[in-house]
Amino acid sequence: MSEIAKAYVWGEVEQKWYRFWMEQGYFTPKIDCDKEPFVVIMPPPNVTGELHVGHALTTTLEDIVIRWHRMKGEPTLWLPGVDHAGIATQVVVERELAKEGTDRHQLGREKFTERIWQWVNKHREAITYQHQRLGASCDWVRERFTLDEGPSLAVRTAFVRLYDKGLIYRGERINTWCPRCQTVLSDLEVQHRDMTGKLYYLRYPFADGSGYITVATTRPETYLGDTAVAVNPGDERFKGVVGKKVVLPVTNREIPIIADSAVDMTFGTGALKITPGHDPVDFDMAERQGLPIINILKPDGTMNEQAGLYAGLDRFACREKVVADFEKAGLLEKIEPHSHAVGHCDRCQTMIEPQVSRQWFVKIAPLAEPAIKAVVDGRIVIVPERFTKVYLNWMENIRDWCISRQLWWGHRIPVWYCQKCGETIAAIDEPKSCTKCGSTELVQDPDVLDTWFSSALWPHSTLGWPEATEDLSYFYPTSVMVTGYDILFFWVARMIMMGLEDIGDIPFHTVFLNGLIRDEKGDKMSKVRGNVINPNDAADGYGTDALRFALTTGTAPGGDINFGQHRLEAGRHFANKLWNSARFVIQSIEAAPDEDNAFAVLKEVGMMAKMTEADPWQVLTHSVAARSGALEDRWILSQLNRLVTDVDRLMSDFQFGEAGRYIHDFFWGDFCDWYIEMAKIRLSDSASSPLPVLALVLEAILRLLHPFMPFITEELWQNLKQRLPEGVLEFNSIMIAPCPVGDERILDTEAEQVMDAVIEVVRSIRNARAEHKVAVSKWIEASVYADSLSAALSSQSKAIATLAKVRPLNVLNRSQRQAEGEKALVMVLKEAEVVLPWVGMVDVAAERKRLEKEVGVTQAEVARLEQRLQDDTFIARAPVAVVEKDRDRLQTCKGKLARLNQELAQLG
RNA sequence: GGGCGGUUAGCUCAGUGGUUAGAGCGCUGCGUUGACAUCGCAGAGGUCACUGGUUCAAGUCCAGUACUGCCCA
Repeated sequence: MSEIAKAYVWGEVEQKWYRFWMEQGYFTPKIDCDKEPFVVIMPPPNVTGELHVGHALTTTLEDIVIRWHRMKGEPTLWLPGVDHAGIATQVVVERELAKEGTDRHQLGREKFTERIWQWVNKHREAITYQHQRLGASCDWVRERFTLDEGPSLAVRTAFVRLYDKGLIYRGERINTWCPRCQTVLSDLEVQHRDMTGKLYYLRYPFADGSGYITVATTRPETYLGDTAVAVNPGDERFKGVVGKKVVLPVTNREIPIIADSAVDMTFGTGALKITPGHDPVDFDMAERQGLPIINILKPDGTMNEQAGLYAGLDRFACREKVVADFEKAGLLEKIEPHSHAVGHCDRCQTMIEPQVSRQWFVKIAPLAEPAIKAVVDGRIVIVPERFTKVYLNWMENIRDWCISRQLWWGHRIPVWYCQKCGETIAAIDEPKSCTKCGSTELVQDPDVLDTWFSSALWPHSTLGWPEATEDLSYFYPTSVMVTGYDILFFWVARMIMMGLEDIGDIPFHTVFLNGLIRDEKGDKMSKVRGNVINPNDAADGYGTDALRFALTTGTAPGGDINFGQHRLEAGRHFANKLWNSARFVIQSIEAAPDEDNAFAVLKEVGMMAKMTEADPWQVLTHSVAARSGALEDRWILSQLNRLVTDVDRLMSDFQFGEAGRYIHDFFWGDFCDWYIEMAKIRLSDSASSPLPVLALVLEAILRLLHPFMPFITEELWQNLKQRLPEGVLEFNSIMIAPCPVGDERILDTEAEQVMDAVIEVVRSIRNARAEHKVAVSKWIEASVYADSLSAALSSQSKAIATLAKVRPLNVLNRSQRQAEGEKALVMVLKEAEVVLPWVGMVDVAAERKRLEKEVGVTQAEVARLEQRLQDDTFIARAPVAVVEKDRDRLQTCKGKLARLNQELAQLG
């Protein structure tokens, strides 16, 4: 057997085990109709580029929940996939083309699409590699791409079904238009940013030459599309002008002044220019008032022929020109600074343009209703709970969903128009002839669907819908959807709606939302800021397990995480600590002779575990208790039992951050700092070997930690397994070993109490040594006096002596205490007094001060407890256990106080 | 304007109504004899934003205030 390296080197280890797991087929579930499966569908990352650290977080959380359930013996499916990401991918490839001095129009639709496929194939590979590096235990056999035949069929089927039900319609509406992407966007794809702009006050002359009316606008160039000026009917200032006409300068078009109660009298002058073609509020008003609509823009954001003299100008250049012309004509009253929210394209950050066009929409209210109900009645649970309100708030105010996009990359809308009779035909498969007139002159709608339309079907389309597949019937509804809260509306809400619509059942039982990854200062990560962390680099520099640990441990569900070097370092340190503790255990096993009693114990435990299908450490717990084993054995097994119970509860509640922290604290604080240190004493002296406990507690820790840190735990577990007698660890891999289960009945509170006292004694001595600058190498004399615990403490004198570096050490009953010379340092603890006879070193005044301070603290404590315990309502209403606890504490404190006073008196 | 959060150690954050509120990092002192200096031991550091309420008991529940972040319009 090979030597264990002195420090954890992750590179090879990670590759080796991932390959092993793949070869063994552990990622692919076995369908077992007697068992309830556990299913997670991966949110498909965009093919636009590499995974960022936010993906790494979601992936890690999914892998944690998946590995945990797999270890619980459930048929576990994690289905991976990738999203074609219509607009985002098109933008990225267009940027590439721009660098080459060309664009998609020069290339043509077919060549451009080919070009995107090249990009896709390259990046899918990179994304798969990244997932594998992260340790993702997903079922690659079932991997899906949104443009695959299956999901594409699902898209066409869903579309046609909605169309046939009248839930998809085509309509002329005002939408948000991105002049750079040259497509319409949905409301969700528009980012509103507060900007400081200007408010221009423009004078529109009356047609009858009797003066002018002043309107205020942030967008003067849109006056070219004005079809009215509106005032509030209750506005006294404009009583006489309603019904008059104004003449628009330059174009000389006449438009009416109308009254509409929607006009906000406090904005600007109270008179509003109405541009129905380029403003949603104005559009609504135009519909009410029957005003004409004028479109003044071309798709690329330049002015069209409606702009007359300004035609061909870019919209921003046009604005300057218009303002200059108004000024020249004496029609510009003033300009004020003005702050307002301006919409930008989510993908390319270009300022969007509200514009009227004919698009496809989903009539959403009928779909939203059951989706609201599913969450309200608890069939779907959102974690953390606070997002439930966010979801409902959005769903209850939902607006129709614009699903057509003027892009070349995506699912083509399955609609054909008859060139002869004008019939519109929605069909899953391309129709050969018009269903109405029989003509073969059919032309497919050139547009594609919003990417989120296909994403909305993802939980069922990946499982085979619309076919009635075995996967669909077994794995749907899925268990948990893990994703970032930033796509709650974009994706989660729509999946719920479409799942219910297509399947008639919810897509998942739980939505587990995670937060955003920020940099160490709490700023959003972005390429522009240059503060992004690439998961590959993090895995290279710190190891995947360290990265996963850093991303998940000590974080709260749904909370943003400030992430960076420091967290990664902490993760690496933890991995290394784990490595070295295991190294110690393994070296200890190797150093033991084969005929060692420890091996006999382990063999027996292995056999018992197999017979009873119990965890080895639990079998050991019973046998240690039966043999009234060493204090630290009983203690660590009892603590482990607590840990296992806590971790199970926390994991069930999706509190992975807390669960990780609990394991961390137990491992580092209890196991390494105390158990291993005490075990070392027994290793050198072989009366009763700590090896079985050492090995099996470590083994349990590894299994608890496996969902968080899959690679290092597998490596160490396999190393441990090899060195234990055959049959103790039965499984071929930690990832298919069962996860530990706790049993409250086997807690050992007595061992915990004694061990607490041992720790307190050791700490008090170490503290005194450090305070008084006693060299670490120097042995000092000490006496410990206790009452009920004196026998138990006495049995631990070797441990106390070693850990506190005291010699000789006397552990005696309090009754045996004799008045020593006044030159002793006395520490009064919960259950014991520790006496350090330091002749000539004790500063009596300082000691007095120290003891008095402690008397003060203890007195306050006693007073508080007494007051509480004299309160009848407390006694009556608090749980019995709490009252009991406080009574015990009062007893302890009173005893301690008495002993403190006694010591103080003795000090003279 | 509407909604949802946050305010806890120097920094970044955990914290399940019930002892004296924790971690990581940072800081101070000491320490390399065989698991680990990617470490160990010891220590300093807190009015849990503020005000009021509910409760036997509040960092934790409720209301208001201040500051702050995000989402929607």
